[in-house]
Amino acid sequence: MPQPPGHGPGYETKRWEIVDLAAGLFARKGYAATGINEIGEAAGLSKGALYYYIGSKENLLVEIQGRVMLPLLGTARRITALDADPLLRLRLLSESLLSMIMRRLEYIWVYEHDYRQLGEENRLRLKQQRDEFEAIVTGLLEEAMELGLFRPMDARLAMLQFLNLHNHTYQWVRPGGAWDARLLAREYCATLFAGFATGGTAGGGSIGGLEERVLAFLEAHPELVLDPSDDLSGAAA
Amino acid sequence: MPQPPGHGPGYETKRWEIVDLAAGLFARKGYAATGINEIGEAAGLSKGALYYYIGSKENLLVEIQGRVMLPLLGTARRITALDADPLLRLRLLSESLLSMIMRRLEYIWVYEHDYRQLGEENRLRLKQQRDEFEAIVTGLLEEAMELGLFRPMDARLAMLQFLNLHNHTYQWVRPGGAWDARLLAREYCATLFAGFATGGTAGGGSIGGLEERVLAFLEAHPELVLDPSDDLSGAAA
Amino acid sequence: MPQPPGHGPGYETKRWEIVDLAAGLFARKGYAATGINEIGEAAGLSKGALYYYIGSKENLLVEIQGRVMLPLLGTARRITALDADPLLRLRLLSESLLSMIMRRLEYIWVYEHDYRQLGEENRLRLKQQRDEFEAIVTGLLEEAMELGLFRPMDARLAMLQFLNLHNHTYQWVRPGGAWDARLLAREYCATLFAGFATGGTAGGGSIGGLEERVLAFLEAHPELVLDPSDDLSGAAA
Amino acid sequence: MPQPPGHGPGYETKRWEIVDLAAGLFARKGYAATGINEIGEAAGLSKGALYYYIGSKENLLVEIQGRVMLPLLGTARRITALDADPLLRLRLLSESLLSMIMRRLEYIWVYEHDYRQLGEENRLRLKQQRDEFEAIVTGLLEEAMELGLFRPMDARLAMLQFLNLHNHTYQWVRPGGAWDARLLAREYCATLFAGFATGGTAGGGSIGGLEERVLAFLEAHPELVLDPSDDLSGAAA
DNA sequence: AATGAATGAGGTTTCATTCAT
DNA sequence: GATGAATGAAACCTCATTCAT
Repeated sequence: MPQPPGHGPGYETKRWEIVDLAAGLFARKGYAATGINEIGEAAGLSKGALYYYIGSKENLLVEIQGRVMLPLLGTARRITALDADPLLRLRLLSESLLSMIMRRLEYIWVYEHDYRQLGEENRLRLKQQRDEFEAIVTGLLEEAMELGLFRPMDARLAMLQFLNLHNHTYQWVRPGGAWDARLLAREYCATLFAGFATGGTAGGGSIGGLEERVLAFLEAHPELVLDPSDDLSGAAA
Repeated sequence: MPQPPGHGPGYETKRWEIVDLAAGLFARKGYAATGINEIGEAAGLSKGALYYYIGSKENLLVEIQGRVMLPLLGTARRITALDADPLLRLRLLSESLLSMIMRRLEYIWVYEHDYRQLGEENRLRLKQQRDEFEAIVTGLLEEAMELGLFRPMDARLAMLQFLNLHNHTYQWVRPGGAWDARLLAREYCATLFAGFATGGTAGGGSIGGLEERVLAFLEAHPELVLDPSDDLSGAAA
Repeated sequence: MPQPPGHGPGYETKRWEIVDLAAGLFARKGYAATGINEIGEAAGLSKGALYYYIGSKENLLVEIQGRVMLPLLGTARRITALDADPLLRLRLLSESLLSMIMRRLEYIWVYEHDYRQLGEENRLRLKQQRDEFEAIVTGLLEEAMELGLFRPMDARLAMLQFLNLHNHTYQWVRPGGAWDARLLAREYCATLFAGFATGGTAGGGSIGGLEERVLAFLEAHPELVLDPSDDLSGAAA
Repeated sequence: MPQPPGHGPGYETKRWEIVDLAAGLFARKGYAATGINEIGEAAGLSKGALYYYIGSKENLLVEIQGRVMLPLLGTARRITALDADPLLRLRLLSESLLSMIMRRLEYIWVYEHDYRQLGEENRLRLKQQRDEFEAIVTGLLEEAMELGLFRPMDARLAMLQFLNLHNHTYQWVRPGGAWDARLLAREYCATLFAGFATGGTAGGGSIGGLEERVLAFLEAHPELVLDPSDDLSGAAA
């Protein structure tokens, strides 16, 4: 803990405000491109006073990451421990995650974007927490497979699909817009659960034979995907 | 009359190498956190010589963005113009996109991460190209709905799901690992196509009644998602 | 509530010293040829501390221009408003201008030499102030003509003669030398007032017929002024 | 001479063009603020080729100074040697000088502005030439005094008035405007010759008693010229 | 609890010049 | 005669951080 001992009563409040403010600035311009000066100006504090509260620039980043990761992990732990079927729990996790994304969008921007700017120690700790979160999701998906609610599949890949779908949302979502966390959770889970339940690659149904047609098509038109022998210089041409 | 001064034959080659190198550094550390010095050292060039090739740091960013966006857009245009059913074209687009992500992962990192560091003009141009790409995806999804291959749904939300699933992949994928672009495209499309074809929110099937149970559950355990009245200060407690 | 961050009491004093110092360096070497490093060394400040005071190099130039132009314009306004005949006011203006030149010679060097290095905005503002100064001089000269103290003449050309005579003085004057501002003002005004009162081009008196003789002479010896058809290459020969 | 031996026939021509071009650029932006790159671009030459012709940046400056000073001095020598009265010769010198200013305005800008950027050796040589020019003017003025055409006065101060009036003209004159060299020479000489002939400080005539009134006025209103005890900090107030 | 001042390293970019080809 | 490429120093400026008061 960087702060010296013996802070007054307003210390934590002010510190909180500054972190909040920094989250907004970091979200907009990126951590590395935001100066301590800007934060000080936004907070109406001289640099000396600012450092009294924050200790260092990286501390701000650490704090922001924590304010995303800790509640997220806490909720995930609580949800996974519920006595309910895995689909319900995944659906609750989905809403919880999207709710965090929409309610703390600026924190999420920083969390998703700038975690690589953390020092080694902090980065490792964050990584462990992320791993735990991923493990929780994976566990729920495996439960659903074991119950036959989902077809057998690579659980890790399923987890990554789940997280891709949710975690990229911050890039375009507008809190206060037409779509709230509940709606998005409903839609995402509808897609995923149906997708994970039926079909699959071998699948029949309406998309039967799709993969065979893809192969045939690509054999005829290899230029439709990037040529694997492309040395990248083709882009300029 | 002598030809006006310009650049020699090796210029573009060297320039290419430098951009490639910069993409790697930017991907690892972020654009703003990467210094011109590092690029120069990596390229074995003095700062002066480096600027002879790059003009400015932002030029590097622009070039990187272009080397992602332009081939991507070109392929998307060619695919959407194909005489094939929309599912096949979406599947081809998926593989093409994932192929780009895997083959130019460092470029993609920069493309996804640092587009906001572009100057206004360049950022606008890039935005238009991204919009066109999104419009192509949306169009294919709408075709599939009209043919009854997908249930009726918000096409824009469907497009965003499609792109979330694909575009977040760069965060964890390892080229040369067990999963190649084709496999991922197959899995992603399997999920999406099945999800978009059946069920949906109102849905029956195996997840019938899920939403009702969610509501009941959340009423009993409101702490399972972030409390909407949370002023964020709860996270620290 | 603490006062918002700002500058301490010694700030303006130090800033003043730095500007003064910069004026000396700019005067000696020219604005563009003087580096920020030199100023920092002269001031005994690191570059960071220097910028704490100056903001930018151009700010120094702006400040220097202002410290010449503003008092000059203020004095000119006060003088022109006096209830006294125009010759007296011109004579006062002359001494005031020369006094400024001699007492702030280094500022004047920069003012006369480097105003073109100002950014567009600052250059325009300065231009307006210079125009006002010129208008004041022109007005006084016109008053003198209307009173019959000066012969009728092009007032603008008279103003330019007045200013040529004064403003070029900085190039050779040595403060502390034999000539002070009062002496120079007396001499310049004696020359100008007598010159503007009598004679003129058509003139009789001692220089009667001079122009006719000039024409005759130049017809006989056209090489005495630069040949108008000279393509400049003759100088090298 | 910086150029290596054995140049082709076009060498001098091209060199001439480049110097001319550089004079234009230097005049507009100042010597120090103009880059070699700009000159190369303007000339359509690569930097290597440019250096083949110019040797160094300072060489350009030396050349420009020479193209002003040498013809000026040559003409002045020829004029002063004429068998004609000193007023006529001064009048011819005036027109010759103004003709140079108007016909080579860009050279004059550089000549007047940037002579201090010359290296020591070149600056000294130029100084000697300027001194000779001043001596010629001083000599003519002394002749006029001896003949009784001018009142007795400080010849050096008279010379400086003559040169102030002429040499500052480049700051505002527009070649091709309403005033040509002849007109300006006529006006300047009319002013100077009348001013130098009559009156003077002790003078009677129309401005009798002016200096006494000035002294009285300044005693009553000392703020009308810069306060000699002004420590410069008054300007900010 | 907070301030203004200072630091020193580093940021991106431009400079005049050289030289092998 | 002329080129493109390279250099290394220097340009102006901003950085995160510290500290006496």
